[in-house]
Amino acid sequence: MSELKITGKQLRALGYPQGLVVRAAIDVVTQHYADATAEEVEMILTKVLADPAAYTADAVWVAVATALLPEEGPEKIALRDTPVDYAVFGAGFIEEGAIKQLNNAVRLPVAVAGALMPDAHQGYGLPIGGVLAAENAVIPYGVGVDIGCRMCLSILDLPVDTLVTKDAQYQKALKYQTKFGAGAEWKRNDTDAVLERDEFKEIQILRNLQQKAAGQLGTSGSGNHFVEWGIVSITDINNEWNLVPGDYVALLSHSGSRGLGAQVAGHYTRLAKELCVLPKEAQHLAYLDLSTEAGQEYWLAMNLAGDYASACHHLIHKRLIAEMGATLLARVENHHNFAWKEVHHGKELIVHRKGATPAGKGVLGIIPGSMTAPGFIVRGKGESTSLHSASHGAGRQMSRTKAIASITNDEMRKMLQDNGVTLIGGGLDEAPGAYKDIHTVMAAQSDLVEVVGQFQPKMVRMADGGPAED
DNA sequence: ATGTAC
Repeated sequence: MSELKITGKQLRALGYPQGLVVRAAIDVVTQHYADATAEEVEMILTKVLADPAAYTADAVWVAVATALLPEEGPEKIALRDTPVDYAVFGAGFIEEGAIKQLNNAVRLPVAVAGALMPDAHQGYGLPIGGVLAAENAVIPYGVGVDIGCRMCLSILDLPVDTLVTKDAQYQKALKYQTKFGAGAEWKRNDTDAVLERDEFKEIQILRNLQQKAAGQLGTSGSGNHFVEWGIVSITDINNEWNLVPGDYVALLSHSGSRGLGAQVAGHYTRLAKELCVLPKEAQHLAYLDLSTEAGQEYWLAMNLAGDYASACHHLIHKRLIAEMGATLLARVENHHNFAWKEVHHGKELIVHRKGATPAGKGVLGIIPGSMTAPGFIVRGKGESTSLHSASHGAGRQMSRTKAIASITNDEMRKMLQDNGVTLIGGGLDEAPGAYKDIHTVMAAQSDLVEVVGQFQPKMVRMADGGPAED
């Protein structure tokens, strides 16, 4: 990307106040003044600051001008006194903070319905494990930072005993056909139709991101993302693929839209906060009206990031499956950080699932456990009180910092050994003990999903917490 | 979650 034309310090030297306007101005300059000289940039910034009212109808400068005119800017939007009632699954073990966050969310004027999943924990804006249906509005932080973060499972024709007899080959595939770490990019030239999409040309924020997206195609990132080999046990004789119930080698991946989605999320969250001023306790739930240009843009960019996340998984699976010389028997895939247009209560609504698995009737999904606990292939029951949703995993019971402070390396090693799991990379913050018991979580959502099969991890690859690996 | 952009 082009170098930064303007810094916060320079903006303050020009007389810009502190706050959201600084970031908005940096965004505009980066996106629209890439070829301008420093003098030209300084001149336009000075003009906008001197007379922001003259720029509130300017497509490029509207966010900056609006932020400079607090009195003329959008009025503070009040939360409703009467919240929408919502269902909580697993109420006995969900932390207070998550419930408080959803209590705020269902008081938004655009809120129509909500639900809290049994893996819920406190997040930013909407809790992780939170579901919120809104009318004609989308909340960038209701989707989350990692837009389109998803699970993808491939069931293969390889004999299960090869996980032992060809252990080295499986491990080698994980090491050389995946790429982990913040900012990690491949030096190879894989491509995908998603990189040719018109949105990369038509939406300003995306223009500078196409190249980054191309480099990061087929990478996994960091945090709780993983790629793992394991054994799928199909238990449902009426499974969708006519697979004989029993054990199969399978590949499971968890990752999202990388830098592309992160930049989109950051940009539209800032824009939403400027256009939709809410009381402090709900400020991160700022929403974009889907009838506006900003709302439409976010919707398109979010969908592009979702398709990109899917393409990343497909490339990872294609490479690993080819390396093992396997044939694909079945695949399950689902987003769990996203917003969908769905009809509930006879009305088209925007359903935000931030760490929640779509579970409409007959809809398949994957709910992972931990690196040692099983994950589940599930089929939605279409329960209306959960807004056709289920948990997206076991959910954390310890923050990253708490896990690092209270779990020892020896404990984690023993846990992996006892469960016959090989870990490549990874850290204490992702230790199995940092997560809730998946069986408790599954029991709390038996009305939401039925189990088609389960997945037991055997070889797990994660980021090791350090810089990007080669 | 993200190459950490005041």
